[in-house]
Amino acid sequence: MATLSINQVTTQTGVRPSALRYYEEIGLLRPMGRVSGRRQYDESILQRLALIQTGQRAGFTLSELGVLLNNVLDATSTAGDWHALVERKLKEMDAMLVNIGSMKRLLEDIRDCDDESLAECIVLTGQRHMTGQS
Amino acid sequence: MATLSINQVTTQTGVRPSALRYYEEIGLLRPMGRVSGRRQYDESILQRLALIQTGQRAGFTLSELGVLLNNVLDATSTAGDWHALVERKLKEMDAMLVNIGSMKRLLEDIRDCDDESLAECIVLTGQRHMTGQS
DNA sequence: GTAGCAACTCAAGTCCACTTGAGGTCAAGA
DNA sequence: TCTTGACCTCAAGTGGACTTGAGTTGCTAC
Repeated sequence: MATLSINQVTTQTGVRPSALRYYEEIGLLRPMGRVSGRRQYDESILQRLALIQTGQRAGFTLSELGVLLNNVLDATSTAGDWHALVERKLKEMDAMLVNIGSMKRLLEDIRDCDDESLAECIVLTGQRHMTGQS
Repeated sequence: MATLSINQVTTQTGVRPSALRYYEEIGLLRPMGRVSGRRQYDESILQRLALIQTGQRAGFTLSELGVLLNNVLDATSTAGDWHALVERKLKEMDAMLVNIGSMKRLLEDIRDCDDESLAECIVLTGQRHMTGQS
């Protein structure tokens, strides 16, 4: 199984070295081997980082991802409120879906205004959204 | 048309006075009337704040919302790249929808693990997600 | 052996979105 | 009149997620 340098991880994931060191510092990534002082990463880091990136874009904080990665996915510990976290985040995500839906509809309507009639168009679409009509 | 005190706005929207003053400071809310030094809000503030809240939960920064609120919804100015912003945010939101979908599926699978067989269950569901299978 | 380069540590800085705290003002009620 | 309460300003602090910069170490090549 190939091992990766910090720079190889960066080029394959887009996550900068400073971020990788920071993740390690806050315990999101567990300390891994060193060769003459330099970090060596296992290929499994790539999946971990993919999950971190997906999670962040889905509204998870790093500490929430830490609970999932360290308590759940690694099963290093059955302790902790990860059940509660999972339930809470599922609700939060459903709320986000609703909000994203609203904003998408608003922006799609606004996008279709042309610059000439911008003012009136905006008054119309804006009012429509502000008053909760479809 | 009724005017609202800062405290009334807070109770009706949940947005704290400190946040309202901050929004004003950064130009997200335009300066409004004062009565003996105290801010007086028009009822339309409620819709504006609703949009801000929805926007924030949909991943908009306050400065992005400022562009929409001040350049678009108020039509005070046709200047600025709000077209570009709208296109960019629509793409970002679609990406968020995908990410939220992935995380939801992961958490729903994890939730259904029971504590006894946690370790194995997680290995299975975790692997499934890590390797991109459904 | 020394120059170069990639990586290292540690402290400090940055951006965002606010909150907190100290001290000040003003109309209304006891 | 005097106190209370709601508001005010302004500066500084907070938490999250990193980045930046200075100074150091340790192979590798010449």
